[in-house]
Amino acid sequence: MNQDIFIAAKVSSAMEALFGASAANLPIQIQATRKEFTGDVTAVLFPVLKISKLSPEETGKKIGEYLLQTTPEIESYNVVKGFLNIKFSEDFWRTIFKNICADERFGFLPSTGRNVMVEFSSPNTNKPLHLGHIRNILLGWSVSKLLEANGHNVMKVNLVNDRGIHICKSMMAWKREGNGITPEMAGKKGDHLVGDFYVKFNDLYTAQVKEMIANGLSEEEAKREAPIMKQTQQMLVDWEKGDEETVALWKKMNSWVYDGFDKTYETLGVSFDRVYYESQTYLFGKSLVEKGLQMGVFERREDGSVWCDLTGDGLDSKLLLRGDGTSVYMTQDLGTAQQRFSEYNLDEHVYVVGNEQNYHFQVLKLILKKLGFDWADNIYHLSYGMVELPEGKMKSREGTVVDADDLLESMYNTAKETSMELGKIEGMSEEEQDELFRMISLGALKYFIIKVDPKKGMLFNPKESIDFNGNTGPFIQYTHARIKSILRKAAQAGWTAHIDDSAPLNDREISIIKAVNMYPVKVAEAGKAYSPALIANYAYDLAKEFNQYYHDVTILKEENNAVRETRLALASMIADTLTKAMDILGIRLPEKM
RNA sequence: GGCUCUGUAGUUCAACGGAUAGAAUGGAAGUUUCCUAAACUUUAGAUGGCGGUUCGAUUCCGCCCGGAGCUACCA
Repeated sequence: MNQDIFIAAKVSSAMEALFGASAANLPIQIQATRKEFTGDVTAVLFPVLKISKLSPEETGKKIGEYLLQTTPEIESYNVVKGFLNIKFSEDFWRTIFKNICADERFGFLPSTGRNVMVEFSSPNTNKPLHLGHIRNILLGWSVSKLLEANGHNVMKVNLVNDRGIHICKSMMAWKREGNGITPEMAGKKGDHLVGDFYVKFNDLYTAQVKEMIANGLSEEEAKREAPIMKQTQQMLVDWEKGDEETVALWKKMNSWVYDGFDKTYETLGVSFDRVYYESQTYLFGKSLVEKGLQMGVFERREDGSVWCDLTGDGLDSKLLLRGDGTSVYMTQDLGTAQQRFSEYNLDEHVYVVGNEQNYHFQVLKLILKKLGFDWADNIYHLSYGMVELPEGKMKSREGTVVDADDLLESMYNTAKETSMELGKIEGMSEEEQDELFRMISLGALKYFIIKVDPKKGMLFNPKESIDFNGNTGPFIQYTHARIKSILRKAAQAGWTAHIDDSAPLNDREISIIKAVNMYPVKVAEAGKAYSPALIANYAYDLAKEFNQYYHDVTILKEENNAVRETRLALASMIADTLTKAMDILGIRLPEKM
């Protein structure tokens, strides 16, 4: 039983009994009581003054008195300004405490039966992943976990952009300058090798353009007519025709990239239920163009191109089929959406894509609606802000990107150095140490990224390495490790975690029970907002609360058996809740650190 | 120009329209005979500007100022 919901119902019936209000739609507002006042929950009285027709003080007193008389769980109340603060009895909290500990599935909401697909990562195959991709991947993963905790059936998918001019550029450069080199020969991850050739292509191209300009062409002409660009465009045409040699090279270089991506995904601890490839879906949606034309929502122009007029919706016209009959990205996305909704009987489809594509998704939904697909309303674009460096946006071409693998490695090294400095690894085997460094470095990175509201842009300063102290992942991991340490020692002494009715609960303990009891509400809230950041902030607050408690009281040295075992139960409950919350963020918590 | 997002301590982040705007970090000062000091305690420090709606606005609305992105027969 959640305290807010409980008291909302009580206040509601008090309103009914005292003021003859009808129970439905009463404007009852409940919030946690602020620390500086006495009480557990607070009813905001302003909204109900119209019904009570009394002053805030009078209204509060009447409701408070009524509740005190009729609700045994309530111990006292006070009214400050327009706020009715209510304090529950110790027994009320003890019962909640017991219920939480007895509930294995605490924090997992009941199944909704809804099928939700979450698409994230969706990389191009011409270069390695960078920090921007990491934000996408971590968000996608944690939102998936969050939606699962909200009771949905979640399917995680990745749509790999494996075809197009970008990969042809890498292929062209490799053909010209690669001398048959492979990732094994180069001793580097395949995605990095392919990325090197993408950069190489740009060097070659730029040099050609420069030369042509020197020979008297305009910049525009030079860019268009550069031989290497022409050859690369021809390569794409060859690929589409299925030219054997081109396809073989394409397959080879893509497979290198996939090997590289897989390693990064594995390090990050993410996986997908299904991977789609654009080479297999890029022709989707053409049939929808026919449908749109028949319905009269699309129009064919003289040159044969097909458009959807969105000017009536405040947007421009959108091209769906080129004059030569080939389709564009939007066409494919329309087809893919339709295909997925029908194949998996989806109730919802979440796309984790950067906010630079807000317009695209606006158009996508609009066109689907025009085509008569009501499920278009069940598409949710989880639009997140860009990761910026102090100098501004990351740009692959200018080399101002923070490479994902480099970052993970440097985080690992920092975790290692810090752990050794603090003397935390005594008695640990090599494997245990490696496991711990991975856990901590990933915990720091993931928390750093996920704690920020997804829709906001965020700043990453490579010069100031990601913190391990304060409001960080390792802080929460450390809190967990401390609790586990206590529990281990208790177990050695033969003590169990057990809530004893004779053990009094102090304010801090009640405050912790209160916080833990809010966890399911937070999960629901965060799910509704598609915001794992809310879970991150919650977990931090809870960990902080425990650290303060830990500082104030002793657990193992407590002589009263009932009190000690109750405190052990409290600590254990916090560890469990932190574990669940951090699992949503994809962060694992160590037993020791 | 149009559309979307955004502006909070020196810095990085919080705050269903609610009480005296919270943390962290950095600055200053402390805590270890005691369950892990990656912790804890004290301290100074912020809502870009002007209006509006409201009992109450960081939050909603309008205008101004400042950022970011989109507005391709690219993906």
